Amino acid sequence: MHLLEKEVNLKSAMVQDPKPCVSEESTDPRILRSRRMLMDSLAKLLTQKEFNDISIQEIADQATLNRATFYLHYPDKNALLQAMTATRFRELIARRGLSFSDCDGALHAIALGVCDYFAETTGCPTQLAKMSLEGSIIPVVENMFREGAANHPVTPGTDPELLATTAAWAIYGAARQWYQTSNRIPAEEMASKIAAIVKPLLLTGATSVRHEP
Amino acid sequence: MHLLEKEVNLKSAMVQDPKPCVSEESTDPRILRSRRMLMDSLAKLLTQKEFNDISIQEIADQATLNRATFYLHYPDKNALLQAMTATRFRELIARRGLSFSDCDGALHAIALGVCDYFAETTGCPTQLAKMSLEGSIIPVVENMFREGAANHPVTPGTDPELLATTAAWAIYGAARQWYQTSNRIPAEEMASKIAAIVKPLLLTGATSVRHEP
DNA sequence: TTCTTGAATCGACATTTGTCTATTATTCAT
DNA sequence: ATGAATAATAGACAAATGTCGATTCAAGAA
Repeated sequence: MHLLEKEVNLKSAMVQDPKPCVSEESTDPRILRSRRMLMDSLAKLLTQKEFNDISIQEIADQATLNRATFYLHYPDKNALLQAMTATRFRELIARRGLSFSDCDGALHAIALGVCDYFAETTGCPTQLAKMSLEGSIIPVVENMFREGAANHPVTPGTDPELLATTAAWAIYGAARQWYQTSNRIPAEEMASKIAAIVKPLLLTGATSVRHEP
Repeated sequence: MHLLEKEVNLKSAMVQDPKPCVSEESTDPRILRSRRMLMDSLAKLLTQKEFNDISIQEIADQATLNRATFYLHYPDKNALLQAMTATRFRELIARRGLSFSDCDGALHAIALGVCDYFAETTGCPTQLAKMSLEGSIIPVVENMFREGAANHPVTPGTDPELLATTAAWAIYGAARQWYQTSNRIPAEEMASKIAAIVKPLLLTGATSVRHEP
């Protein structure tokens, strides 16, 4: 879009990369502050109206930042939502000191964490649960399983990477489904059900399951 | 938004519900044709440029439809993408006559179907795999498991619904992960790995796994 | 302190979006 | 074949989006 003769010198003449402030990791207090404020802004607005009815101008206003500043950090509204979700979920995990180290009960704890995240997210009706946040949450869960696999003795015949991916998606899907139903059973109880269902996944290697030819 | 005073004109008295053409199921050939053309349009454009660089005007033009007609059928570009994905995936499943009836080998066949869908989607680089299409694909897979559970003898202690959800998400996540890696192993081989990993999930009831207190 | 870097602001812009109000053309049932 | 119902079109609109160049301001290093 906006193709008014770009005449894009495809970065041709060895243009030094302009390198905007978009470096993912940064310690510059200005950047940290701006991003934090944008995320908080969105979180607050989400308690008042639906995601689609929130404009970037509103987010910027609420954050007392210029609208252009928004684009300095996120390409669009959805990217901010993703970032916010990832941050908040990571904070929840950190708050509980979760990892796969303790190994038993860890599965339950992780499942509970995901369930609780959905529940905590409330404040906003249910909208967020339907909103493709896997990209923000699943990688975090996946990582915990990866680390857990590293600590574990040795992985038998199966790919621990694939195991982590599969388990993470399974847990996320189950928790999301749970959160979307009305008359939910308690999170604790759900976490137990999820753990019970997912556990055999992680034992795959041990029992050496095989498949048809 | 667009709150400019409605000032509903005369004829207002007892306005019959406008009831747009948005009824999900429809046999009206005009509706079917419009939707089909919009989906084909998007599919074609996706082979040429990225999703974000495609405007609704372009989609409408390519479909030789008016832009307003687009909004008669889908609230936004993303909804069309979802619909397109769901349709194409369903067609793939139907083409192969997949269901859970044969019960053994079904798991493998389903996993292969999802892998192949991702692969088939190519034409477009890899963009679509990253794009939160779970909403279009997972429910279809979930349904197959649901039906499979119905045919199955009886479900022991575990919730078949939850099992279907979990298995569907696990398969989708694994297939997506596979498709995003470079130097992919063949789809057949991947489907086998997925089936092997997910199978223990479906046997949960039989082996009566239990969890900590 | 001063200097340099680059983040944040401001104003402006071409485009795109989503929504309206007619009006025309198709479909389907009678 | 006729008419009622409704999908598709056309044009117009306010609002929102994404991008720019120029300027101001704050952080970190000398």
